[in-house]
Amino acid sequence: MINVTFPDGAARQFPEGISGFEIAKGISPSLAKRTVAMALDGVLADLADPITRDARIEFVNRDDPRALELIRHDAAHVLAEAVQSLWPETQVTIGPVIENGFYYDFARDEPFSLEDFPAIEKKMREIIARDAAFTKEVWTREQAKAFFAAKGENYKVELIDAIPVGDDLRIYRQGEWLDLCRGPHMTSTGKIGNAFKLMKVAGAYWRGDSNNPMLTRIYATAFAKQEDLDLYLKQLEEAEKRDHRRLGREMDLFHFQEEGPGTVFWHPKGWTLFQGIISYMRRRLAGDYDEVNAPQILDKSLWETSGHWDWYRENMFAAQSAGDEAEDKRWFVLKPMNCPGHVQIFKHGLKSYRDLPLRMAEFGVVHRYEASGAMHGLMRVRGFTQDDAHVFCTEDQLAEECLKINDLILSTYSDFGFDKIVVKLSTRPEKRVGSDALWDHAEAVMGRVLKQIEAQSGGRIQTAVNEGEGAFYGPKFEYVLRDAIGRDWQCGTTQVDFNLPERFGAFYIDADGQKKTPVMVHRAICGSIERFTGILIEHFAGHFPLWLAPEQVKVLTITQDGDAYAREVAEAAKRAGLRVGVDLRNEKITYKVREHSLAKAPVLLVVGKKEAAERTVSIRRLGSQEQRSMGLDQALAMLQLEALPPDQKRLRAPDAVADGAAVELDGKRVVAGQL
RNA sequence: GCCGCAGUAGCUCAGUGGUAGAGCACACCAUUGGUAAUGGUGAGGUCGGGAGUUCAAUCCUCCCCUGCGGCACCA
Repeated sequence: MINVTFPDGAARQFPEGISGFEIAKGISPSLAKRTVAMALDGVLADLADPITRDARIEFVNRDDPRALELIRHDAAHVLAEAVQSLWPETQVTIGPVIENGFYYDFARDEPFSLEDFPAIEKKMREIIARDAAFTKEVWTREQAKAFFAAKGENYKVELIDAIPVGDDLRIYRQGEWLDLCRGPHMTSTGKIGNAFKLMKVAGAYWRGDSNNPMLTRIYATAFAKQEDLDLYLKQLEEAEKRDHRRLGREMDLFHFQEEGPGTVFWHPKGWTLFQGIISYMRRRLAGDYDEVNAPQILDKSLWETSGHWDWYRENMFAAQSAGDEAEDKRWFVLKPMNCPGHVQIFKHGLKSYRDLPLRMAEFGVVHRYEASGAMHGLMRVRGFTQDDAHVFCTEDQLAEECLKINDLILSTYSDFGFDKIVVKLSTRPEKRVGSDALWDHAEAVMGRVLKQIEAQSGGRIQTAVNEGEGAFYGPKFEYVLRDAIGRDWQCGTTQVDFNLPERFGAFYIDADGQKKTPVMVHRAICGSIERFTGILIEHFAGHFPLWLAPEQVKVLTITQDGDAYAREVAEAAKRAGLRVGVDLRNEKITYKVREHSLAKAPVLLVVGKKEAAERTVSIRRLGSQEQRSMGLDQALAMLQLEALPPDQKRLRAPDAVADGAAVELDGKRVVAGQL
């Protein structure tokens, strides 16, 4: 007999091997009917599984959050059956649950297209309506291999070969169809319900390896209820409205064109935003870092020395004199990184241990030849600006420098409105330079730093370790921030480099008069400013806090009678340091309000006869219908204060805690994600 | 780079084997209005580029470029 404990704390004895289904049925037939799976000591299992030990049991129904994964997983099986029944020559491979849905990879000469979706969905509904039970069988390796080999399912055979010897091979049947699967599953296909949708087709390499054949992947999603599915689809639409490429066009921030694949044409407003970010970073560096600027193109030999020519040649641009008769036909490399240049600056003149730590920053423009399929708006470009810096220090200073960088990164993110941060330590990759002893040492230091980061944050910062994900030249921290709609972006990075100082022969004179190789730390906070701008656009949905908004104030006239006063207001706003535009066009005020609201102007100052007579302005904030009348000087003083970047606000009111996540709207503080 | 899809006016999109259309934006005219679209007129396109099929190609075929969705990559 075994002891089974129920969620209410009651315990009962049952014969060993009794199934969850039998227990549920014993309690009530309706419980058995609505239960799709069980959890034993918190672990999901098939309801039909025999229970062979004392356990805490929970009956999971469709509405249980844990059932969502089962619904999706079961739907993946049904998708595979549907596809194979429509196109029997198709081989099935894998079909995992992913965030927000699931996919299934198929091998077929002709890839699926969106036109196939209605037929597949129809077939899936048929299979679900049949409501065949999911039943589990355990097969031997030979039996399974023979079965799938006979069906021509070569990928499944490969999968079986990859399963560790000794593990059970589980087969799940759903009526006529079956699949190799780890499980668990719900009791029958009918439990999936009809709140599912095929989303898109895509190519994907078998086992994620680009040397392998490409399969055709069908992405889909499923929910317990239709309302949930509808909500999800709605969220996708909302996310699309934030797309920085769309907002970049609508807000006239930047554009791309064919002649410059992966390179940005920044328009005045976009460049103002971009430069606003750089100005902020410059202020944050002042005092601690020296800003430098290294050449854009340097002789190929320097990149051979740095190792880039060997490691990344495929991804670099090179330039040469265009003149056929030029006396110098050397190849110059368009810099893909700033570090070799910075090492040259470090090496210029003897350095003493007293000069360390030496922190060298550059807003350097780098070019990398990204694969054509990799480009994506501002997020992945071929020419971009890094907020890059290199810290030259001693071994002893390494931990402290990492922590100092950490403080700078976290406070910067907070100023930009990001508060959910994950810090990941990436350790030695297979392909690397430097002795194991060096790696041991650096990883130990960084491991300690990581623990301290977590401890310092009081639980706000999550940490993780990515084994084997380090750069070839050293371990690194990666800073991942979460935006207003829950997407994660890796931006900042702190990387220890064992390679470069030695390759270039950089050294300093230590206290004992001996030459020593400095430790070099690469670090970036925003990473690519282009990409960071894109992230900010999407995070704020174009609805920037005042300090970032390219045009902060727009003065609108009601009739031409207000023109003179409007110009006066704009002049005064400009003197107050605000970025201001005037709209004197002969258009109705409703027209102007609509247009500038769509363009996401944060503050509209409407002026007419009344305002001109009283020296006031009528203020309308983006996202609000309300208007507030205020004296001109008072209004400008208020806006001037609000427009102060967070770092300068701190200087003015040292006690005030910066809260970059909040945006002021009509005097109310609003979290960016709720805009 | 790989798989699939797409490219028509500044933007969003319709369309046809007989060299093109709408709305918005733009220009001009009238209108001078109190917080999300005033009316009229006009201008604007070698239909991504090249080659082929055809009497005739924006439309069909092939190649290339660029973009989009994924995959792979991301120093």
